[in-house]
Amino acid sequence: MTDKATAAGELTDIGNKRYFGEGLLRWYRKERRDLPWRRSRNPYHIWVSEIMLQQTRVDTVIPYFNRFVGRFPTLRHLAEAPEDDVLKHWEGLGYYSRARNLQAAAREVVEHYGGEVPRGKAEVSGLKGVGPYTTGAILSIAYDQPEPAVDGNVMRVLSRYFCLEDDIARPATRVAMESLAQSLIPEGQAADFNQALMELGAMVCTPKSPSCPVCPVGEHCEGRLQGRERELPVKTKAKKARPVFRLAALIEGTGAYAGKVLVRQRPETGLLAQMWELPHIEAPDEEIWNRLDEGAGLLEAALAEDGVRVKASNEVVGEAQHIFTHLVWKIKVLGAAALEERYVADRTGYRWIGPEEFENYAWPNVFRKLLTEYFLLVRRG
DNA sequence: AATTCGGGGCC
DNA sequence: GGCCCAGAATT
Repeated sequence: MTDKATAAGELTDIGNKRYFGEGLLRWYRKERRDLPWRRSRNPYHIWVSEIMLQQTRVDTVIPYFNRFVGRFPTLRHLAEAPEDDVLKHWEGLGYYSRARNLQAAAREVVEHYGGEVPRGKAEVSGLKGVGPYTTGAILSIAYDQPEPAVDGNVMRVLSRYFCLEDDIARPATRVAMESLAQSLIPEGQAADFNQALMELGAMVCTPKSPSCPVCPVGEHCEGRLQGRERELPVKTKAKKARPVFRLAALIEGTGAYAGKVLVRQRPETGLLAQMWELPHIEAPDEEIWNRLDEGAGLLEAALAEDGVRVKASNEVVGEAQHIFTHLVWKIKVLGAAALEERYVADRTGYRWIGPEEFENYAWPNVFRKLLTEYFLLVRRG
């Protein structure tokens, strides 16, 4: 190995590769965390865990995983469950298309593979929500096939160990890393090796301050030897989230609907797909968002388009902010009254709900918070 | 190759 | 505030 950074595709140092795999495996077998999805080789459990773990930390996933496999113990249970039930078990976990795709894929497996997670690479990678990483993870962890499973942890570890300066934000880099990672898998030990690589990234070779002194492969880590572990991996920065200004309506029921609020379900696809929310609009810009009389008028007009006739006030009864990866919702909630209360779910996706129905629906955090506050307030009078 | 998809934990 | 996380789908 030269003292120059190497490109991921050009590594031929076989001796160093063997040292890496064996050292890592020894360490992993001693230090591996006891995680719920590591207690069996149930391919369905492995699969569910891998979907949940996409862009999501282990500590966050654990309670969701336990609840999910408790409620949907087998792939068939998941396939046959109501979609809203699946989404409810995903509430708060984020990236909700994962839940939708997971169930769709479970149904595919029942339909085409007799209810058993297939063993073929083409079959697995063809399932909805299963990309290159998850394909490798399922095949290696559940079936011990020598497929790479390259995630953010793995790219960080390999970038440092081999001192690679490839930008890990580029798809081409991931492809190169997959070849490298596959060449590192010790014969017959794909399951443990792939998990070891990720475990090292999560526990030792962490993003900010890696624990090189206790690293099982630190002696031959090129990045560390060159004192460059903190500069690696190279990654182009993400763009900043753009603000979006929104006006929501808190429409309180009266008479037979007293104590209830009018809510609606979001579309099947896209942002927060199929989740429930307060009816709201995007303000044309920040100025209009601040002019509440004008905002109330726009809100009324938009709801009227859905056949929902309300009178919106210019009184802000709640305010919230919701941060996504690529945008920030700034929400003002205006008080509103229904002019006609016979809105039904079947026709427009709108529905009156009270505190007793609240928990039967799946909410994005921001609306869960707003509605919880409201129902508490009402209960106190 | 870029953008769209959540939410939380850490600095 | 920014950064990262056991990424995938869409354009």
